[in-house]
Amino acid sequence: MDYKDLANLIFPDIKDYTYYEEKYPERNLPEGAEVLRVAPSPTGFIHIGGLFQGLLAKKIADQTGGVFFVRIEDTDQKRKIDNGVEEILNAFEKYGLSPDETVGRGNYGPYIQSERGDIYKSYAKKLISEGKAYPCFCTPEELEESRSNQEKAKERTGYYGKWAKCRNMPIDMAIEKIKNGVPYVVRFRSPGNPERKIKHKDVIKGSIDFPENDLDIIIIKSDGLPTYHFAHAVDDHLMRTTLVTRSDEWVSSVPLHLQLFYELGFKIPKYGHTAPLMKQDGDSKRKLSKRKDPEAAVSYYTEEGIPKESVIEYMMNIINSNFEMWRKQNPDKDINEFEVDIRKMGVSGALFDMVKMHDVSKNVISRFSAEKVYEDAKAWAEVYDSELNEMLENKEYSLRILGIERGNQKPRKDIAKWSDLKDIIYYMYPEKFNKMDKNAFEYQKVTDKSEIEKIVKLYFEKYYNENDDKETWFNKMKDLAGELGYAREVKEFKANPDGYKGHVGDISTVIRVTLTGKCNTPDLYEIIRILGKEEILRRVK
RNA sequence: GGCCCCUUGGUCAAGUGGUUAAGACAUCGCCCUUUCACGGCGGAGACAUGGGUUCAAGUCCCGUAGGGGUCACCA
Repeated sequence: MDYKDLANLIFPDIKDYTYYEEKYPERNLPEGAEVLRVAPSPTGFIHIGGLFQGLLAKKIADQTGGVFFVRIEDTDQKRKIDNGVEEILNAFEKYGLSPDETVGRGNYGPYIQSERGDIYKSYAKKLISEGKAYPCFCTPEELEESRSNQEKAKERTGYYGKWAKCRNMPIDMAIEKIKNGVPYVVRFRSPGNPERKIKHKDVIKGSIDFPENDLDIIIIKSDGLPTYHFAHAVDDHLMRTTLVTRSDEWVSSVPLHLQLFYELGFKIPKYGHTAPLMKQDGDSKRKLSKRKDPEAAVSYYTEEGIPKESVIEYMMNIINSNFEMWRKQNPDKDINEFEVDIRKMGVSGALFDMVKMHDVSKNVISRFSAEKVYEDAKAWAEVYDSELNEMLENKEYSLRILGIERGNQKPRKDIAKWSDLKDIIYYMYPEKFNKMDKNAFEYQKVTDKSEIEKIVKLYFEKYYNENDDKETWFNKMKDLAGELGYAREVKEFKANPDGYKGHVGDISTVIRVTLTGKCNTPDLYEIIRILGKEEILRRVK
């Protein structure tokens, strides 16, 4: 009895690995092209970090003329949920990160790990027949016991060396146990020695030194599915990944992965480990947590109504901080024209800054056309805000509102997310204005009730004319100010503050607040035009 | 605890031995302005710490402190 017999017993009727090597040949790509992937798990929770990884991978693939694909890692059957795969794929599509290959398209599939069982078995069989892997019959209880013994003896924990009980089990005994139906897993027989150091060059982190791996990790679980480590090696080899980008929680497994690739006879890909997205928590930072932080979920941005363009734009800032400069110089260029340099990525975790996200979003939205603002806000409101949705029912009218001070050199930057919009445009809708509490209006400087009445009355009796152009309109505002003892120009007032009751700005604020209930609004002239004479007069009654 | 990594203003960050140590967000002041934004100008604010190496250290080396990651039949 030898390793071959053992391999055949464990994996009968499994194709030889050479079959897969031929089926998934090296990709025929131009020099310098990189093949990248993102490999999420369908747990029902889509982490913002997954999107971040996707953006990075797609950018590098696109700009090198390579391939970006999405592989579903669902070997943990316990955490898997029903629509998980669709949700992930939809999220990538929605954010413009459409993969070149994934479930349903591409020649290197299947792209779902649970459908690749035979492939993993084929390579596991290869390892067993070469004596590089072996069945392990240890029970969880035995492993636990071994672990506590290690702790007592102050030795490194794990399945290695003398602690690896099944590592040197005679083949005949193993065969016997299997034939008797004793449950087992398949372990990798690590040739490593931690006394030896290896030097690894990470594309993002630079040189890292670690001891060689000597852990006999499980490669095939008792349910027959591979563990992450083994699936990673087999899949990224067969899918011909050239650059493995992933979150840096994986760096500590690099020695293992390198060893696995080597022992399997695979060409080793490049690795780039990205710093995780962090969150300020009291005095310290920690990883964005899906349990504690709502903003860790992609769905949060959808619900808040932060446009997908804003999220992508913000994440580009984190990927390469010089993106910001580039954007300033090229406000209208497509994001694809920006060249990402993976080596410039930060090596330590960046705080995910919602304030900055909002700022980025304000800029992004300020570049949208009124039509685009309308469409996006409407789509959001249909799902999340029925009142806003109702307000936006009248498209033509809404478009006029959203078009105020938009499209010019210095567009307004007041909307960060669609959930802000209702408050910003509320007063423009007559039936909503009616609901506002007039007594709660804050008039800033001029607060005397009779003075306010006097200003409003005089304005509408003597000056207001709906056909005035903007210049005439504003000149009349100055006339009004003058007539009531306010300075016609702010400068005049500042030069002689005691000579006037106030200035034209104070007057126009009174009109503004009376008509809108707010002192911070866009251009008053535009507002008056849009509201129309009838509505305006109704409001001052 | 072992192993690995990291540390420049409140935050994100330029920086590859010689810089008055960029820029952005936030903050403050001024200007522009009929309000609020926008925009412009300016202010305050940083190389964790101790030793070395060097003519010269944010940058290289060592120690210390702090932070993060990882040590599963989860990925």
